[in-house]
Parts: sequence; structure tokens; C-alpha cells
Amino acid sequence: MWENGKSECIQDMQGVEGRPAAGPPVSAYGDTSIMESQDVADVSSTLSNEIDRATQGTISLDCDVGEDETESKRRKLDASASVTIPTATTTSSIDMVAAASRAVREPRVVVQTTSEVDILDDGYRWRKYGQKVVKGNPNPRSYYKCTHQGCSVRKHVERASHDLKSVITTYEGKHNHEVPAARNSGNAGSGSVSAPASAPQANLSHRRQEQAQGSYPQFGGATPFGSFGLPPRGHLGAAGNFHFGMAPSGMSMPPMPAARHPPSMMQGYPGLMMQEGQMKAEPDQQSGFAASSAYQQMMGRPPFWSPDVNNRMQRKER
DNA sequence: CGCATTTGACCGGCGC
DNA sequence: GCGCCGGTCAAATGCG
Repeated sequence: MWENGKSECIQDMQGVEGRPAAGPPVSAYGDTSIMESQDVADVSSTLSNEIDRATQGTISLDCDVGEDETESKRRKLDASASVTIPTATTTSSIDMVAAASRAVREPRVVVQTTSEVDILDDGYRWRKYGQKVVKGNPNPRSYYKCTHQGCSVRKHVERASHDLKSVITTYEGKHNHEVPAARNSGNAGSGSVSAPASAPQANLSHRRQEQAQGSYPQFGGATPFGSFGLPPRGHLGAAGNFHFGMAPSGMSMPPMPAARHPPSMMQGYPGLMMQEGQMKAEPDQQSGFAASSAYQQMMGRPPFWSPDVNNRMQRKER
């Protein structure tokens, strides 16, 4: 029953993704991939073919158009799907089942990323409201809510039971507000979005929020783009308009540390080119960016990334 | 002092 | 009907 919607979405995806040469799709941006939350194997394989060649990453879109699926059912499916695609360094899956089954609301996005920190700074402010150990995974799952007034977006983060480096973040719902500016340093504004473009140094007044646990060697305040070697946006943004059929995205690509990747190797998929070993170099930010950006993109909301992000993450205390 | 996190309790759905 | 399980609540606690 989900096949219909799913396939459509996938096709759509492919339409977007299937043109490496044209421009790096969002996914390319860092080994981020979206994965079908229900029929993981199926989708992953499908999309994998396209992207895998580029490297390790799979992008799949879950566009379930379930109609009468109940929450519980959906839940089960999601669960099974969330832990998959070993090949991908970072995987994100957008589960629109919710959109369909729940009267178009609460799209679900699953982002799997390889990182040492489980907190991916996606630009929003989250407040943890619970933590629980779920079956089949010794690692606890943390539950967060968007702190923005009136925004009921939630997300939960957990580490893959097998791969401690894998962090699975599931976003549920859509933000009804812009990314809480802040993220200082300009350049972010992707322009396509109405907003703020930048709040120069709003430098977070919010507190600790992200307690990153690792260090971020590369960015710490330096110019990400510079080291990145990729156009701040525009390039990626233009080429990679990632629509997912649900969100208009004028994407601006978040900075991703890929300096050591020769352009030639990137083939339009800089992110996907990341190798396991390379990933290790700066697993946190990298995956963080990739995953987060993926989410942003999927949610149709351009991330206003800035070097500051790293700074913020670094200052994880407590 | 205000706000975020922690953590056990509580709740609802599902399978047996 | 009961127990398991995932998800949420809320009081206590901690940090800046």
C-alpha cells in the first residue's frame, strides 16, 4: 500500500539526485543520505546504486502515502528501518508517512550519521525531555523538543547499537518558525528564504544546549568555506535544489570540511566521497553537518550555517 | 534566579 | 487481562 507513494517519491528523488554531473545534490553534501524508513532495503538499494558509486551513502526518500496507517504501525516500521544501511556513513531518511497518515503533518526525518557526538546542531534549539533505553540497543535514546514557542517539533537521538559511531537522529514535525537566527557570522543566508540571513553574532545566548564531546579541529572560527574549497552556497545550492517534493529549498550548503578531498574525486558528491578513514578526521562536524544539513534540506529550511556552529559545539561543557 | 537536564513515574498501544 | 515497550511528564537537580 505504501508502494505507490513511495515509488513516486523515489522517482522524484532520483530526478533530483540522479544527475551528479549537474550539481551536487544536497545529499552529496557530506555523506548524508536519506533513507526509506519502511522499506529500507528496497530503497537503499535503489538509490544506492546511484550514489554508491560515488561512494558510501545512500539517499532515499520515504514518501509513504499510507492512509489509514496507525501511529503504532508506523512506529514499528520506522523502528525497523532506522538501523540500516551499513554502507552509508551518514544516512538520513525522511519519512513522510506521517504526512500522509496523520493528515499531512509531522513529517519524519531520520538522519543517521557517523559521529562521536550525538547532538547535531541543526540550528534549532532543543530541550531534552526524556531519555530511555529501548530494546535492542544498549544505548539510551534521548528525546528532544524544539524550544521555540509554539513549535512542537521533536526529535530523538540514539546511537546505533553496533556502531558506536553511528548516531541516529529522528526528527518529527516541521518547525513553524525560522531557524533561531543566532548562528552568528553572516554568509549563511541562503537567500531563498525569507529570513534573517544572518544575525551577526547573536552568538547564542542560549546556554549549553549542545554539549559536544569532541573537538572540532578544523573549523573553530576559521572560514569554513575557505578550507572547504567549495563555494559558500550558490553553487551547491543552485545545483542541488533538493526538493523532496515537500519543501522548497533554496538551499545553502553548510560548510563542510572537505579540504583534503581533491575536487576531481568529488565528482559532485564531495560529501559522499568521504571515506571512512577520512571521516575520522573530524567525524563530528562532518557528520553533523551532513546530517543536519540533510535535515534542513528535507525540511525545506535552509540552514544558516556558520563557522560559529563549531565554536558553539566546542564549548560543550557540563 | 532562570532555564536546561536528569531520571523515575506514568500512560497508551500492542502482542501474547 | 497482563506485561512489555516506547514515549512523555514532571519534580528534582545542576549550571551559568
